[in-house]
Amino acid sequence: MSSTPARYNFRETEARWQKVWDDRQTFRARMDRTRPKYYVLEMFPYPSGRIHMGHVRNYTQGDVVARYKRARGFNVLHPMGWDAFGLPAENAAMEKKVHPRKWTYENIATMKAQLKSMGLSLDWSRELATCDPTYYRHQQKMFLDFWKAGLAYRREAWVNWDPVDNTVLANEQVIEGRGWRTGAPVERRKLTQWNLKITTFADELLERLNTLDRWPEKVRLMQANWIGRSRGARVFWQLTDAAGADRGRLEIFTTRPDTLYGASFMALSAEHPLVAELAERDPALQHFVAECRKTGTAAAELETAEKMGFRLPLLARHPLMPGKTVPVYAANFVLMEYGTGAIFGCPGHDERDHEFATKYGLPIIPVVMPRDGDPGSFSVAKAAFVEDGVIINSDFLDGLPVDEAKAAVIARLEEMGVGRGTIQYRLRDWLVSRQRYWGCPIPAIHCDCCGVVPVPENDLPVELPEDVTFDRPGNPLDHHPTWKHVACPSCGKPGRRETDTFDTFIDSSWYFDRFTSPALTSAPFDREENHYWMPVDQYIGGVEHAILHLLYSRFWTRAMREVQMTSRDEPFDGLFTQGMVCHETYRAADGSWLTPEEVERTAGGAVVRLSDKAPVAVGRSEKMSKSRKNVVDPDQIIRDYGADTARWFMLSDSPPERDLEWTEAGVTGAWRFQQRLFRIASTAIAALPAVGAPKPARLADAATDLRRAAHKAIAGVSADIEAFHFNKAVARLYELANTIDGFEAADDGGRWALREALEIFVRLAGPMTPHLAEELWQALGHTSLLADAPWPSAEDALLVDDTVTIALQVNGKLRGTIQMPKDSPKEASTSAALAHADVQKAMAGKPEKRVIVVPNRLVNVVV
RNA sequence: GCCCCCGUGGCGGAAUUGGUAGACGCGCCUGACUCAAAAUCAGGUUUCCUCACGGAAGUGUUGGUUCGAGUCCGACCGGGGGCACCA
Repeated sequence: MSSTPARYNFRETEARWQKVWDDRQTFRARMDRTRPKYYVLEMFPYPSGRIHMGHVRNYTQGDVVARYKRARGFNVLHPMGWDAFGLPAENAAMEKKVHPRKWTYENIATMKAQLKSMGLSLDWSRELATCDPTYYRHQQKMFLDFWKAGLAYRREAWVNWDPVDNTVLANEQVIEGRGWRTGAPVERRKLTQWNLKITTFADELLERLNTLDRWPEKVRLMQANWIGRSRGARVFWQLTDAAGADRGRLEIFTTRPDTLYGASFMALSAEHPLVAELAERDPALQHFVAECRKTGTAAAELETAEKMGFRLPLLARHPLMPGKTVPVYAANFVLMEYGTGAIFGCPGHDERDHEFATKYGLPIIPVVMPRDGDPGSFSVAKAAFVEDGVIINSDFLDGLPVDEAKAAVIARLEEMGVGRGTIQYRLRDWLVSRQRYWGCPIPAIHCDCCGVVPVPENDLPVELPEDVTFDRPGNPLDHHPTWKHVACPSCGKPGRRETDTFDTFIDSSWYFDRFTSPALTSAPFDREENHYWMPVDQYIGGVEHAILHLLYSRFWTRAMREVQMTSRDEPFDGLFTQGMVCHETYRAADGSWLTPEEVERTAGGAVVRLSDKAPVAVGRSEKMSKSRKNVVDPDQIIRDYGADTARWFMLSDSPPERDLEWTEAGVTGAWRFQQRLFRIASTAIAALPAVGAPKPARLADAATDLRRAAHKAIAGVSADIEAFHFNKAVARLYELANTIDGFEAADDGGRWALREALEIFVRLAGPMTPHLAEELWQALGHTSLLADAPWPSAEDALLVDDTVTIALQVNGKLRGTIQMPKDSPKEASTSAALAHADVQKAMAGKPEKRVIVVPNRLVNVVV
């Protein structure tokens, strides 16, 4: 007989178990009030065509949690769907002449098959696609409710226009002055657009971050910075013209009211209404405003852009200094979108104001001085002093520290009726109009008589027309011959449909709620089911959504609360952001990128092109991307090595939150372990006692040691999974496998302990390599599914050792170790340490000054 | 510029939160099996000195706190991320 057991046939095995789980509807979630629920969700994918390694990592992590929680007795909801609206579908329509719907659904079919081959414990019965009218009709209804509640409004404003995608973008979608998808510098355009009032919740969104203790600190910090709360004051300045005639009052915002006495000019945004008014009769000012607009918002331009001002024919009266006036400018560095679009300039204590004042020869008056500064020599002529200090040259504020001065001056301003303390947020309302076809239609109708009218609820959903063309730039909905023509629901006269569609981030702002009752037609979700399943207990996805998707979802949940759809505040109880999947990059001599399949490593370690053996430059490991061609196709890995190998590799070595380096060696290592495991188990199984055989009365020491290792693994792996330390859980499984492999079952007790250890191993490995584990579970003689088996529980008595190793130190340096019974008295370990030869040698005859004993850990002798 | 995170063997990374640094894996070295290779198995693998026993140094650099520091504190160097004319 051959001593080599059959090789593990992962292809046949993985397909077989996937079918069993499918047929038995093992992962179908049903509401069950008798059990605690657990909602595991990974960020749903955009159906771009094929899944990539980032998906594999994300969904593997989620699946470990889902399968683990399931084994621990939770009623787990683990659904999957498709973020199916978006521009790539329209680009495909233009390039490949295929309808966005067809392209999208074909991609969904491909990617679904790929996900299924991973063996994920998903409830596919809840699958949804956001481009389905049965999904977006509820979104339109919610929008109408928000509109009614004053949370949605139209406003004309300067917006970010992406010239490549031909659409406006939200503030959050502009990164360093460029469109988040296209990378094209955004342009400024004045348009009337739909907005959602996220600013209503600015304070709550900020405050409640503190309660999200299962969110990464980093994400909370990013959101807090994005919301950007500043305390300050609004201050009113009376304006006069050169002749002294009253020209109304100017309101400015400042975070430094304590420096009011250092004011030397006022600056208004070029987009400020007052500037526009003055420009009507001033061609030079018109020219200046046009120049400012041209500078754009691109970060690179802003950095180099010089401060520019235009002296307006106005003077501003200082609210606290009778008789004092300062000149008023229009300036290119003042943002209309923040505060009131106007500031007072205090060059002594603001770097920008300093630069401006220096350029235009305005006075620079110091009003804050370092605590230990010398009033005689302190100067801000060269640079603004922006740190904390004491107030000078400021009347009643003199001598006060900055903090107290702020409070004092605000109190005075309020008393005089010329200002008030306020809180200002950086957060802007969410601009949701997009001039695109492949998105959810905004359910509104424009009427010349009635203005903008909501689509009646009975007429929902407003569906996208199928017959559209993509042969010219702009919005296909706008070009459609008939779609937009519709009677005004209010007066019956001819009206026009809104042809803008929603930002697709709306689609993803509530899909997790929809998963709780995906088939319901009368409402977005059933209250009871939603209340049972929500919030998401564990959400997993990329950190790139730290602000966008996660902030919008937090807003949407609050908006739903405002219209009494839910009483919840937060959608995601726990959040985990996984790292990216990276790979080395390869470049040929001509600079072109090569895929990992196009290169090979020679025996000497050099990397050459496969086709012609030409040398290849190996670049640093970067996120897998099509543009650098450093991608590895998950399908191919699953075909060559199996889903379990791909999953195991994704979980080993790299901490889940950090970037993972995909290497061929790592994959083959993971694959070898699958084979080894199969061999270890298959070899042992024949000699094992039957399933459920009683524990023999006596066990040899070796058997007890094996049991200890197995039960410690239970405790360790459980804790590791709970803490998202999958790499450590994998390491513990390796250790247990090594222990099991080295164990010789000498008697019945040994064979019993070996069965126990193998069963524990298989159950612990189940969430990570579910197919192999299921196969071995069956091979061990079980007739029910491992997927339905409970998590093993550790016997406490086996988690502690009878003897412990104690480190012996002399003056903090390790000189030896001894074995002691656990919990030995201090005196015993002290005398054992002092008697130790190496300790005595290191003490060199000197008497001990002090002995520090850490029970069960170490003894440190100080001489 | 401001804010945040991270620097541990050849590599990915462990280290019960102040108590034996380098678990586990990859790679490499030696040996077994083989005509040979692959696969597999056994052993070794931080560096330096030593035939060995053993010793010394060692967690980016540097200073400090402590009986004891990868872990805490200060300064610096390097890498990554977020925000950026937000008054």
